[in-house]
Amino acid sequence: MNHIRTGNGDDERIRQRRKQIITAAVQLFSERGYFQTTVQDIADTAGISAGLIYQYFRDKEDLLLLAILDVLDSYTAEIPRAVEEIADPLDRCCMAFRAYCRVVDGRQASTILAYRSTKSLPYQQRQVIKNAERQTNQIIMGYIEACIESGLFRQVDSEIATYQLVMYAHAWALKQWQLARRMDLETYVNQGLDLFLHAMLTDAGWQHLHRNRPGDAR
Amino acid sequence: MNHIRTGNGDDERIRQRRKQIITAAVQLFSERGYFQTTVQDIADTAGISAGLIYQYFRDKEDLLLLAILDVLDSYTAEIPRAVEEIADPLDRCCMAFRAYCRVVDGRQASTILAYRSTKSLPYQQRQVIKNAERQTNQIIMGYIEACIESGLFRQVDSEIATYQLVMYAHAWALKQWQLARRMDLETYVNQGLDLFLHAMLTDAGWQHLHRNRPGDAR
Amino acid sequence: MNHIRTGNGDDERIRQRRKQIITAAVQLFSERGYFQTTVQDIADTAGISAGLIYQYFRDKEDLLLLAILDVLDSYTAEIPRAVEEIADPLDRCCMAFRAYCRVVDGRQASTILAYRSTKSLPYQQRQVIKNAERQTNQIIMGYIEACIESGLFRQVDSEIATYQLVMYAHAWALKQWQLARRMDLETYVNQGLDLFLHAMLTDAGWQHLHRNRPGDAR
Amino acid sequence: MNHIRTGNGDDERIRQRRKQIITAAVQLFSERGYFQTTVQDIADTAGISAGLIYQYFRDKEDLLLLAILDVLDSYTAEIPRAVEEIADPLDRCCMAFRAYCRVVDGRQASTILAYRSTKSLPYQQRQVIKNAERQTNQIIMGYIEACIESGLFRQVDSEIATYQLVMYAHAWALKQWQLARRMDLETYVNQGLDLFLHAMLTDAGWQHLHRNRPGDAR
DNA sequence: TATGAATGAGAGTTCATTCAT
DNA sequence: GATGAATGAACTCTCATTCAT
Repeated sequence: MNHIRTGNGDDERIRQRRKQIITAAVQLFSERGYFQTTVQDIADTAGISAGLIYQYFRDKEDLLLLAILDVLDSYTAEIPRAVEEIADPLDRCCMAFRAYCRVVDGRQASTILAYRSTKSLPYQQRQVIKNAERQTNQIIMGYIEACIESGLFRQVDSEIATYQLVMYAHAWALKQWQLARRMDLETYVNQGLDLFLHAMLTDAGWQHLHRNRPGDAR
Repeated sequence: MNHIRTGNGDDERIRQRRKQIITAAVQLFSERGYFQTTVQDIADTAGISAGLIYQYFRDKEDLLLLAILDVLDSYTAEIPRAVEEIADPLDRCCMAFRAYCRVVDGRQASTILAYRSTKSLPYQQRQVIKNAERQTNQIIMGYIEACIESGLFRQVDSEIATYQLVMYAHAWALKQWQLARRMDLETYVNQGLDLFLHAMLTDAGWQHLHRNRPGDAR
Repeated sequence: MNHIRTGNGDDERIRQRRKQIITAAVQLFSERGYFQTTVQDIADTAGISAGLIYQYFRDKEDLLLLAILDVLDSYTAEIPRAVEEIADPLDRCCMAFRAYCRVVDGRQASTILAYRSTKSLPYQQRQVIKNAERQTNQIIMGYIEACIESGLFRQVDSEIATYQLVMYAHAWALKQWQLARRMDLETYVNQGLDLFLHAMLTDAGWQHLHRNRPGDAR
Repeated sequence: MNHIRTGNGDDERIRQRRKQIITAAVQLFSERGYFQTTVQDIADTAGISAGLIYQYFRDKEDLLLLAILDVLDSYTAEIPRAVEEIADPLDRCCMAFRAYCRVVDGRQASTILAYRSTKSLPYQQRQVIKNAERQTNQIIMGYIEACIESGLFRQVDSEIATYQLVMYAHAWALKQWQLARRMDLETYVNQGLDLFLHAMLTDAGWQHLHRNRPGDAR
C-alpha cells in the first residue's frame, strides 16, 4: 500500500533521485523558509516535475524532515574528519570546535533551518531530529570528556559544556547580522575558545596548553 | 487615507484593543508558528471578529512584527526592574543574568518566536526587530562594562561577552527539550554563571566575590 | 418603518445633507467608478461619518441611483438656460447642441458614470434613469422638431436625429482620449454641426442659414 | 518563475483552454459586469475549477483585459470579411458600416463591456485596449478615405467621420433600450446611412449612387 | 518512470451595514 | 442627530496533492 520509492534498498537510481530532491529542498527551505517554499519551487530547482516528488516522498512535511536530517548528518560527518589526525585531547577538542564553527559558517542558512522549522513538524518526527542533534553533540561531548578525564578540564557537567560550545557555534549563524558587523569568523572563534578555556582549564590544563603553544591562550 | 487605528494618540480604548489582539497573536504565533496561525484563530482567541483586526493592523505581517516587538519590549522592561535595588556591580550583573533566564523560562515559546519568524518579515521590518534586540543587549552590556571598569572582569570585548550571556539564556528556550531532561532552570543558571565567571573574573574579582559570599563560586 | 430622511418634505437641513452626500458620491463614482468607491470614501469626502449616510440613503445602490439622476438633472437644467433668449429655431437648435457639448466637456467623468454604472442597478431603478435621459432628450427633440415644422430640416425621424446629436455630444466624453489628441472642443462641435446640418437642412434651411450668417455653414 | 500557461507557443491544448475561459469571461462580464462576476462564476460557466483559471491567467484583471481584446479583435476580423468581394468604394463603405452594426447587434453586451469596464484597468493595459480600438477604426477609416479620394465624399476629416460611424454603430448597443422600442436594426442602419450620406456625398457621389441603385438614397 | 493539468480546500482581506453610545 | 466600532459574508488567489496519459 506504500507506493513511495524509499531508496532503503540498494537501488542506486532511487537514492540518486532522492538526493537530488533533498538537495533542492535544503537549499530552498534554508533560503526562504519552509512555508515560503512551494513544492513546485523544489521541483523546478531539482529540474523535475512536481508530481515526481510524490513518488519519492510522502508529502511536503516528509521533505522537511529529510532536509533537516540531511544538514545534521553533514555535521556529524564533517567534524570527526577534521580532527582525525589529532591525538592530543586538548588540541582535538579545540580543533573540533573550530571545525564546527567553520561548518556552521559555510552553511548558515541550513543551520538556521533546523531552528526555524523543526516546530513545523509533528511530535513523532521532531523526536527523530532531536536524536540526530544528540548524535552530533555526542561527538563533541566525547572530546570534552576526554579532556576532563585527562585532568585538563575541571570536573564540570560535560553535557552543559557541550551545549555551551554548540550554542556558541550556532550563535554565529543565528545572530550573524549582529556579530558579523564586529568581527570575522576567526576572531569570533578565538574569543569563544578563550572564554571556554578560561572556564574549563585546570592548572594542569594551563600548563599543558603553554607547553604546546607557549604564549598562547588557545 | 489610512483607516487603521494606531493607538498613537491617547485613546485608551484603542490601545486596549490593540493590546488584546497582540496578546492573542503572541500566544498563537508562539505556540503554533506564524504560518500555522490564521487570522481567524487570532480573532477567536481575542474574542472578536476577524474583520476587526484589520481596523487595528495593516495585515498579518504587521501583526507579526508587533508581536515580536512586544516580546522584546517585555525583556527590556523586566530586567532593569529585577536589579534596580542592587548597587554592587558584580551582584547586579549576576542578578540581571538570572532575571533574563527567568524571563526566558517564563516565555519560552515567545522567545523562540523571534528566532523562528523574523525571517518571514521584509527587510525594513527586520531592522526594527534588530534594533529592539540591540536595546535589550545594551542593558546587559552596561552591567558587564561596569564590572570591567571596576576591575572585577578582565578586559574582554564586552559585546561578545554580552552575546555569550544572551545566547546562553536563549538556549534555555531554544534547546529546552534537551536541557530540561537533565536539570532545572536553577541548575542551568548556576552552571552558566560558573562558566561565565571563570572566564571573566580577575583576581580582584574573585576576592570581591568571596568577600561577599564566602564559599560560593557564584 | 422607514427611518430614512428623504428630504421630500420641506426640511431644508435634510435636503442640505443629502445634497452634500450626493455631491461627494457623484465626484467619487465619476472618478473611480461605483465599485471602487467605498461608502467610507464618500463619507470622508463629504466630511461626515459613514454611519450617517445610512440615515439619508437606503444603501450604496440608492446613492448610485441618486448620483446618476443628479448628473442627468443638471443637463436638463442647463440646456434650456443656454438658449432661453434665442428665438430663431435653427439658431436655437444649434446653440442647444453647443451647450450640450459644453456641459459634457465640463463634466466628462460624470457623463461616463451614467454609461458605466447604470447596469449595476436593478431593473426598477434602471427605468428611472432611462426616464430622466428621455427628458433631456425631449428638450433637444423639441428644438429639432421646431426646425422640421418650420421647413428648415427635412422630414426625418426626429428621435433618431436627436440620438445622433446626443450621442455625438456624449462621444466627446466617451472617446475623449482618442478625440482630444486631434482637436479641441470647438473644432469638434463645429464639425459635428457641419455633418448634422448637411444631413438635415432643406433648401429653405440653407437659405435661412446663409441669410443669418452669410458664408458660414453653421 | 512564471507558471502561467500563455499559449504563445503552438500548444493547441493550452490555446483551447484559454479560449474556453475567455469565452466564459466575455459572456459573464458582458451580462453582469466585471465586479459582479466572480472568478468562481467564470469557472462554473467554463466547466472547470476556479483554481485552474490561475494557471492560464495572472489574475481577474488579466481576464478582463483579454476579454475586452477578444471582443475588439472579433470586430477587426469580421468587418473586412463582410466586404471582401465588394470593389466599389461607396458600396464597400456602406456595407462595412452595415456589417459593423450587425456585429454590434449580435454582441451588444460585449460591446458595452469595453465601454463599462476599460476604466477598471490600470493605465498600461488601458493603452493596449485603445490601440486595439484604433485598429478597428483604421479599417473603417480606410474605406472612407477611399471614397474621398474617388471624389464621392467631400473632403472632410476622415477620422471624425469614422468616429461618427463608429459611435452610431455603438449607440445601437449603448442605447438599445431606447432605440429598440422604435425601430429594428435594419431601419436604424438605413437611417444612419441616410444621415451619413447626406453629410458626405458630393454631387459626383450622388450620381454614382443613383447610377448603381436608382431611386435609393442608400 | 515521469509529466503537468486539474482540483478544491482554505487563507487573507475588504467593506457594506448595523447599533450602542 | 451623529459617530465609529464591530460584524460577517463574500471574494480573490495559492498551493499541496492526485491521476490520466
